[in-house]
Parts: sequence; structure tokens; C-alpha cells
Amino acid sequence: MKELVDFRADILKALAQPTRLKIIDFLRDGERCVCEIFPAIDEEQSNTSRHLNMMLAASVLSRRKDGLKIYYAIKHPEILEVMDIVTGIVKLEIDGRHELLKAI
Amino acid sequence: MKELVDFRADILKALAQPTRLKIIDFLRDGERCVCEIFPAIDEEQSNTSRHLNMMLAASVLSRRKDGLKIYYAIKHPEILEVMDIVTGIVKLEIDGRHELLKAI
DNA sequence: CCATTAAATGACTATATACTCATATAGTTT
DNA sequence: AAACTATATGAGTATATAGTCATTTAATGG
Repeated sequence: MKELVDFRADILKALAQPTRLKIIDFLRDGERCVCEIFPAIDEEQSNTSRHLNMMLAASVLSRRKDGLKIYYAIKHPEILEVMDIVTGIVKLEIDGRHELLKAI
Repeated sequence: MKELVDFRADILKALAQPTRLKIIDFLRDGERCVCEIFPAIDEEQSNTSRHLNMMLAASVLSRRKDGLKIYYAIKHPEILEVMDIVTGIVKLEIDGRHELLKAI
């Protein structure tokens, strides 16, 4: 039986990879089809498709079909909150390292 | 050169694993030494140590030495915000699936 | 100095992940 | 139906990850 801790790990894992972060950044302004996403992040179509499906399975993205095209979107706006918080931590860390350097 | 996207991925990766989530849950109330952590999460000392060092390297945890013991703590309170948001998303998803089941 | 306790690490194994190239599937247009 | 476009997937490779057991390093107390 899958524990709550595993569901949380699945969602976090779906966010924890550079290519997927680029996708999430690109989807910030709203849904996009695969054909728009993979050139924007400069990855192969097949690789992009796999990442999209993975994030879909983890409930990070939602998917909508329209004719030939498949549009992916960020499923929960809270995902963007998470991204903003993490970006904030990175900035704190980088500032902290600058302080260390200045002290030398 | 490491991109911003990679720093974000490192932090998220450090959170995205069941054993590490258990550690973070356990550290919610404050710092703990390794000797308290590994029995609490029911993992081997060596495995726990590796996960702790990994989270330290990713700036998720901080470390303090006191004699023989080494105390680890959550470095940024924002990490706990992230965890709460993700827990919220998991709950939304589980509720959503219950609704689906009821509809059958 | 020796024994003890706490934490980290080397060496290994098994599994998972990211990616690529080629191909398959599905929907569209003519 | 044939050609075309968009997306997904099979198969393979290379690397990363999580875990184990045994050992090492570091600090403390007798």
C-alpha cells in the first residue's frame, strides 16, 4: 500500500529535474501543446513527451486534447507557490555565499 | 556553470524521496542528532547518514557538532511551507479520487 | 592509552532515471 | 484511402540513486 509519504515524494520528484523545471517555467502563463513546449525548452520531442507524461502521472500537470494537439497545463496553482519558495531559498543561499566571499 | 534551474532541482531532489521525507518530518520540531534520527525513521545508520549529508549539501539541512554527536536541523523554515503545500495537493488529489469512486 | 560511542565512508549491488533513435499510433486534410 | 502532423512508445545505453555490510574516523571517558 502506498503511503502518504510516497505520494508527496512522487509530486516532489516530478518537480526535481532541470528539464521538468524548464517545462514548468514555460507553462507558468498557461497551457501549451507539446509542439510548443519542446522547441521552447530545446529538448527532443520524445524526451519532452516522457517528462510531460511523468508529471501528468504525478498530478503535477493536467492534459487536454484538441484535435491533433495535446495541451498540458499546471494542474494546481500551488505548484507555482512551491517553485517561488524554492527560488527564494536558492537566492538566500547565493546571497549567503556572496557574503562569505566578501569576508575573505 | 551551474544554472539556477539546477540549484532548484537540487533542493527539490533533496526533498523528493520517502526516507528523506521521513527525516524532514522528524526534524519538524527542531534539531536532532543522527543517533536519534535513524531509530526514529527505522533506517540503518549509514543510510541515514548518507541522506543527511545529501540534504546538507543541497542546503536543506544545517549541521551542528556537539561532542560526539552531530545535530541536524531544517535550515530554512520555508522548506516546511513547501512540505505543507505538497501535503495539501496530495489531499486534494485523494479527495478527487474519492469523488470519482463515489460517482461510479 | 584503551575502550566506547557517534558519525561518515568505501565497496558493492540492484534498481531507477534521463536520454536517444527509430517506429507506432492517432487524428486531420485532401 | 493516402499523405501529413502531433504525440507516444519500444528498445537500448549511460549514469544516478538507494540501500547494505564492513570499516574508518573522530570525540569522550575510564
